[in-house]
Amino acid sequence: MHALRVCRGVCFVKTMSHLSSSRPESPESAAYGRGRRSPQRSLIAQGAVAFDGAFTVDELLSCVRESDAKIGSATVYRAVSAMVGHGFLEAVGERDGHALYLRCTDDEHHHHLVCTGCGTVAHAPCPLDDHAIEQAAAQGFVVTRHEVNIYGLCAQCLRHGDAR
Amino acid sequence: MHALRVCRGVCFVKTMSHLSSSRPESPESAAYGRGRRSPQRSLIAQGAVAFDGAFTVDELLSCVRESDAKIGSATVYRAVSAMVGHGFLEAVGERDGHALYLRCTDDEHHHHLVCTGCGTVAHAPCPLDDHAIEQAAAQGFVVTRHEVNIYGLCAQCLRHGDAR
DNA sequence: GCATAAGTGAGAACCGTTCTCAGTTACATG
DNA sequence: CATGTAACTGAGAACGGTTCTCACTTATGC
Ligand SMILES: [Zn+2]
Ligand SMILES: [Zn+2]
Ligand SMILES: [Zn+2]
Ligand SMILES: [Zn+2]
Repeated sequence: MHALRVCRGVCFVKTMSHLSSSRPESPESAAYGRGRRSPQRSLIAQGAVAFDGAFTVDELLSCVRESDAKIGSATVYRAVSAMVGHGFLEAVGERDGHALYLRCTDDEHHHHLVCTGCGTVAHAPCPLDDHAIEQAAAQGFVVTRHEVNIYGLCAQCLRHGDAR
Repeated sequence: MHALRVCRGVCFVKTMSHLSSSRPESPESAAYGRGRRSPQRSLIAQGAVAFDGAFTVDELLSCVRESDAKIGSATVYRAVSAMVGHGFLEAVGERDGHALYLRCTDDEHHHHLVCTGCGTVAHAPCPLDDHAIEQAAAQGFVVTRHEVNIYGLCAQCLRHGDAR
């Protein structure tokens, strides 16, 4: 199980060298803002961008441990929290009790459709349009927060029958 | 804190007697289907309908313990799972790490806007219309599951400043 | 340099939820 | 009614993802 995800982890090394050779500037400033830079956080940020879809902290951890076997899980949890705080990562629901995160470079507000087979992600428009907000207001509510998590299977996982 | 929720718990006793006097038939058949009836599950089901909005397992537990002080938390967890399995209850997100449940008698598919101050609930239409499904299909996806949880503040909590 | 505050890693702690297990009980069946 | 059996209960242990603690290290500004 998790074959496809592990495969993406392996690709990570290739993606890393690709990044460091052709794009010397790391994504850390966007990831951590004015926070301090450490080798661990560099690896973690580069690992996050190497995933082309949603990932769990565990998956990111094993990904990063290919480069630094000694890195602690608490460090990854802290880095992920920091990156979510800086808007570099986004939480996109959970899978089997593990929170899912995602690097999405699209600035405008939208939601995500996550493939539960491989983590591939598609964009989905936000359902909370003016009409919905007005409808809530008509019932006396002010909307403060919303979660829209859609799960499905991508074309590839449908073909391979990796349904979960 | 939690004043309003505790208040709803106190009202539960009144609601219980009201139910048992004017409506002798309990909601158990809808709650547990063909499962066995026990005094504990009767209390739990009646407690669930006594809440007029979203509640956590903890809240339901203390509610039920007013009638049966010895009831175990595992019993309530099991009863809630059974009721969700029978469609009697619905999960509507979480608050502070506690899962929220809701008794909603409206049969057609929709979602809920939960007041984070007091648990009061408003209905919200499902955003996953034909267009959204088609849009997903155009990207090769088949949607299998979706969560739409909207949080806000009801008119009463807005007045009292119970924002969280 | 130096001070200081942030980051790290190991492991413990947390905490909502689930599991285990022995005892109890609802209920179908005859 | 008696009886068998499978569901239910309650206490407490276990689970597992995440957070915290603490001693240590290190990036960074002055
Ligand atoms: Zn897929
Ligand atoms: Zn939205
Ligand atoms: Zn309210
Ligand atoms: Zn829906």
